[in-house]
Amino acid sequence: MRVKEGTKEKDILEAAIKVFAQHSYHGAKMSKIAEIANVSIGTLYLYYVNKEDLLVKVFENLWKKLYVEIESLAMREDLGVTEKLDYLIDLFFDIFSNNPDLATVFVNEQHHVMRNAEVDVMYYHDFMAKAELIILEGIKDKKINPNLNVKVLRFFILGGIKLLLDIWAKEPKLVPLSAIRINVKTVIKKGILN
Amino acid sequence: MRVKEGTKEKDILEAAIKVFAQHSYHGAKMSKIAEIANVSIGTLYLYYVNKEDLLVKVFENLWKKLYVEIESLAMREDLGVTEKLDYLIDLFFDIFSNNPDLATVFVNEQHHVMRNAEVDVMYYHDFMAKAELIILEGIKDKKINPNLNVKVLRFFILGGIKLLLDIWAKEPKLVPLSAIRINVKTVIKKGILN
DNA sequence: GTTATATTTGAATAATGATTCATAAATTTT
DNA sequence: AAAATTTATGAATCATTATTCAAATATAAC
Repeated sequence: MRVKEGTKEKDILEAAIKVFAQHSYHGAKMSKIAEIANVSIGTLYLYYVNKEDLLVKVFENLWKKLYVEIESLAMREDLGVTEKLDYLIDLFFDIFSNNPDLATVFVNEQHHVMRNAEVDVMYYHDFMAKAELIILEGIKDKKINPNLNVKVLRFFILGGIKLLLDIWAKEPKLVPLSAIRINVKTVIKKGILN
Repeated sequence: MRVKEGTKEKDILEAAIKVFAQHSYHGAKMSKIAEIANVSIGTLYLYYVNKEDLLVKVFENLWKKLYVEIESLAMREDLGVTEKLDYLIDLFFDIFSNNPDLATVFVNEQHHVMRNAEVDVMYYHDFMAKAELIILEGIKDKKINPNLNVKVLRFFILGGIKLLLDIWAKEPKLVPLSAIRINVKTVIKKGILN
């Protein structure tokens, strides 16, 4: 039996990320994605049911990766809350550090996915729940200011990181990601830790 | 001479904000905006050159208002940096507090405007410049940690506030804006002030 | 109340681009 | 090497909506 050439599915998704990043979801043409992926338009539809599906798959992969990482992080008993927060921030910077296009899509298209897709935002919610747990643990251990609202905190941090990733992805040379990372850690630790 | 009925231009823009918020820019139909504004489709084009123009006008109004406010804030010599930061945060929360739809549009469509519009993002840049000045003033006065990068800081804070506004606008009852505001102030002040 | 002018209407137009599917090409089986 | 099966192609289809503009309506001027 003939076997589909191994890399087409991946090629298409990578092309989609590139085109979504450059033109945003609605400006992205399926013909352009096909061109970048070096396949015909019809082939896109052999691997993905439609344009929306392409975007959804990008987010599914991403949140799943993030969730797997945070899960093993949350479990580690050798780390204190301070270290866990540290690694949590690293998680985001690491996953995007060699893929600015992915960062752009992540920042600018999530609201589209959340609005329209019926599908798996499961990992997203699971990730958020774990993040909350880490913060709650910190409050219980009296390491984090207990007057801070956990939900507010997690969204504030995520929002700050997202916008910084977006700025960085547009012009990676302007401010190096390493500088951003250090500043973020400083503000967060001084801001929320006792 | 017949005079255009006074409120149509405003009615249309308010309807646009509502529809952009609910369906996002690309999902927003001109026919729906016309319906909400109680005018015909043709009338939209008497007051605005096209759909994009509607979105651009929303942002022009908004950033202009914000700029005017921050300008007079920056000038005040009776306030220290701590108070200025305080009022700066209030600025955002006040302007959106009775208009969640505007908050949604602000958060989710800015990247579309920045990407496509040739027009006045002038006030946006001016606003940012003023915000930077306030932070720099704080560093000079030894009130703000001088190791923090000014650009990183301003984007982090803006990003955090934006995501919180978005969450709040989706479900205003979930976390009251007043709680969000207090938490944000706490984190920022403890995080960046000496 | 008739004419002139400004404003409003919404059906018709026109452009765009996602998706389909009949056909072709590649690979495997016999 | 012919048949069978799977994978790939891209021109043609189809649906969607922003935008236009000839006609209608409202107001003002006389």
